[in-house]
Amino acid sequence: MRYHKAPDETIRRLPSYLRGLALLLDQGYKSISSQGLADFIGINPWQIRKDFSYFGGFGTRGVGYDIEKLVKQIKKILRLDVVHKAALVGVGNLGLAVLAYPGFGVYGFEVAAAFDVSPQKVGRKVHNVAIEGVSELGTLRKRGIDIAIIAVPREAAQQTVDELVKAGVRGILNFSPCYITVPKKLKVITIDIAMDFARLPYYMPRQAGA
Amino acid sequence: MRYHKAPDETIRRLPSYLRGLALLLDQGYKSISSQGLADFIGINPWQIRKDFSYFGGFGTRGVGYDIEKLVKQIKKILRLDVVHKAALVGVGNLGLAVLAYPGFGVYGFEVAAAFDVSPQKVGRKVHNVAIEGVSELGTLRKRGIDIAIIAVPREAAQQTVDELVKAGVRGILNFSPCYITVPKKLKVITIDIAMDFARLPYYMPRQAGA
DNA sequence: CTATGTGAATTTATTCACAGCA
DNA sequence: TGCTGTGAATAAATTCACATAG
Repeated sequence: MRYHKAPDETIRRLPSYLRGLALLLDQGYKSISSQGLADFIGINPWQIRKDFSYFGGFGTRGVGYDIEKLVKQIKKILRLDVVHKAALVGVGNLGLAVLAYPGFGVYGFEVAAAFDVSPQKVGRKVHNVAIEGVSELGTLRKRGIDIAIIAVPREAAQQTVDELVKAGVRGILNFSPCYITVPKKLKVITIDIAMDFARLPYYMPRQAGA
Repeated sequence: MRYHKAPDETIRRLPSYLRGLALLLDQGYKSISSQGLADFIGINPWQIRKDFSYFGGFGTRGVGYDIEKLVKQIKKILRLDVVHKAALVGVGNLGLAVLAYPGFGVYGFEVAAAFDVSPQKVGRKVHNVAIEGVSELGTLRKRGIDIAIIAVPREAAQQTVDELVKAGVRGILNFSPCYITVPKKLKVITIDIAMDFARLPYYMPRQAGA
């Protein structure tokens, strides 16, 4: 089911709830109020309650939310209740950072394959993942990999995407700083770290603090 | 001046216009219509015109926009018309990727310093930047560095931020997957790559494409 | 008595439709 | 005639206030 009523902004916030709840669990909390979670992740409590209400509400009035149960519900909404296998394409500096990134586990992702064009890299093993040549991309479908992470130079991005589409991938996380075109029934999320950086000065105060 | 009327969403889009315009310049274009730019970056033309209108409008009716002039105007709005020096804290995998990232130049950023706690790393030079010990963070103010990029483990994030605040930094790009607290007059933008990843499955279609 | 869940009110952002200028 | 710039209309998201359940 695809909870059509929920605003995109709500969907955007759900992963941050998940992250906060995982941290709270680590700290030994079993349950939390919307106020407590709000303080913890820097947001308002009514926003949290409203977000949950789009899916029917997950809490107990007068008490709060059972964290473990809440995590399970949010994961189900985001379809993170099953492990998703992802392939990394492009094992440069950014690709290496992706392979080393410890934060994917919380969301049920597993980077199960890595690809690169460079013959020097192919065959090597990085963070327990063997690097394959891009000619092997066609094997993704039968390996059950339906998500790709693109960390190739901008010039190669669109071509890489085209090959991934042919390989049956349904979702792409694009780190290349460019707009790419895909068939309508495929979701692409582009992250350009420089672009977030670029709006920082606008919001910075004029004079230094303390 | 701080164009108070412009929506935050407009500010969020300006860097992507900048990116697209830089690419168009590379391709030899001198001017562009809102329709042309819209097609190029995957957005609607009226959104672009509306965004520019908050600042008075930058084009010529019946003709379009002079790209070079437009770039200059947007950079001024975002305060990217001066070079900003940034310091990287944490030279792990992600930090290395930041140092190697070629995309900052477009926006007028220069990663002018790098810091790490590891004695093995201090003293080495990576991508023309010498790695210093975190005890040197106090020198940032007099070196004219007012932006910091944090790529340290989550546990160290808040403490790092506190030191950066003392060092006079006014803006922080935080790659650590956690919420951090800062004095109100300091801007923090947090990027958690796993969080963007986490909403991908929600938007993915059920069956594989072609 | 506490903290959730939710309609209603408000604010914010997008889309439209066309007036205005080259 | 062509494309920008913008008020007005629509849509979306946030905030509020309180009824409701435990």
